[in-house]
Amino acid sequence: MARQGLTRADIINSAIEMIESEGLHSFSLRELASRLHIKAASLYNHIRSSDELHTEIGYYAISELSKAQLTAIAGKQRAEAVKALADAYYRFGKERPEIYKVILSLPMVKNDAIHKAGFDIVEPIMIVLGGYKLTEEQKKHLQRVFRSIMHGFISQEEAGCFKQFPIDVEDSYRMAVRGFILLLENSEKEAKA
Amino acid sequence: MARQGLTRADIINSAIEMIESEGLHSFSLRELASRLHIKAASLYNHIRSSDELHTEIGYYAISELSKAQLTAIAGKQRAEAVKALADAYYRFGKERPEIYKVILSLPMVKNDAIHKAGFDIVEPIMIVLGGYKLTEEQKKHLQRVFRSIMHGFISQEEAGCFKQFPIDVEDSYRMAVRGFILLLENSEKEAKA
DNA sequence: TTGACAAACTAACAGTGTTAGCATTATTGT
DNA sequence: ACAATAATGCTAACACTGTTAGTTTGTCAA
Repeated sequence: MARQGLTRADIINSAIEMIESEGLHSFSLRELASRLHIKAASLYNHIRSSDELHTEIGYYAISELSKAQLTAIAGKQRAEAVKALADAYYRFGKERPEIYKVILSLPMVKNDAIHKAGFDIVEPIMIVLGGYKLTEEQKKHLQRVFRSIMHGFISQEEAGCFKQFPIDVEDSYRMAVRGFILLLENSEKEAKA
Repeated sequence: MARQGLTRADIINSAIEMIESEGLHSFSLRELASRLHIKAASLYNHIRSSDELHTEIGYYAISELSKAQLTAIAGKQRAEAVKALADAYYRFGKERPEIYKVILSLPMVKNDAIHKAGFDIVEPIMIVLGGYKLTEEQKKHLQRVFRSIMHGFISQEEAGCFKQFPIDVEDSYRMAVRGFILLLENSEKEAKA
């Protein structure tokens, strides 16, 4: 029964909805198929494998995150912009944890993934760093540092690794961002010297 | 045939070996059982579930990491100690990536896990922070920041997320650590005021 | 209208964790 | 030393997972 006008995009969208509502760990092709009123095997007319679908969802997630960041930093400069960038990142991780997890598990090993998603990941940060007087090399390093801080913080909080002490998590978060801003300013001085 | 003196510890050790050599993703109870010359179902005489085994391995990994850190910081102070701590962390993640992944996937949601592993995770960092003149509250926040930086950096490098630019990864790493040290010194000044 | 392609189907395979029920071995108490 | 008990193994099975092959069916173009 070649019936529904079921497109590849429909399948990806449906998978995203499912992951967001039911959680990434309990996602399966058979349930996805069932939700689309289809048998699991039929999915293979639209996708090559589970991994490919997974990767596609990862691209979606990254572009969503990137968009949120670009919106957040619009019209802002330097420390203001850094904070806005970090906030957008933090909120995304908190509000859409299951989708965020998909980004993490996206294996960037293939050159494919790096080229397709790499730019979106890096772009907003590089724009913000553009407001600081830094060498290109410094910017590339600092972008890695920023992403490490943000990703590390979000995933540890998500995993429950901050529950040893009953102190405010957002306070810790603000301290982390302040640390990065300090590093930025310090790097600027070094660039001059 | 109740034959081998097969203990729970043997099973865990065997699982750890397997994960380190074959990788976490290709680990299965049936292969583990086969390596122990046992059927998969027999494993359930020693462990309650796959999850429980997983958690147990997580505890092992955390204690290993903690030991490495304690050794590394012995006799060192302040910035020296921070660098040694970070280096031990970084090396562990790089040299034993599969075991490190187990830590990440350890869900700390249960109070059980927090109490059993939480102390080991936090202890070495708190010792190092003890060399700085900080309030207890500051230390607790800064410990979170440190772990975020380290974890974020390691897992992004491991996932291949740093391949956009062909610049040295260890240079970025050193910059991240320098950033944390800056934050420490800055926090000290704030504590005085 | 017919031919071709796309999209669905069924059936099956190999793999996963897990449980139930049974057999054997080892340990322990008398 | 012997019987009772607990521990440790087994087989068979269940309910899942992703995935492939081969077949049918609907749709659109020549």
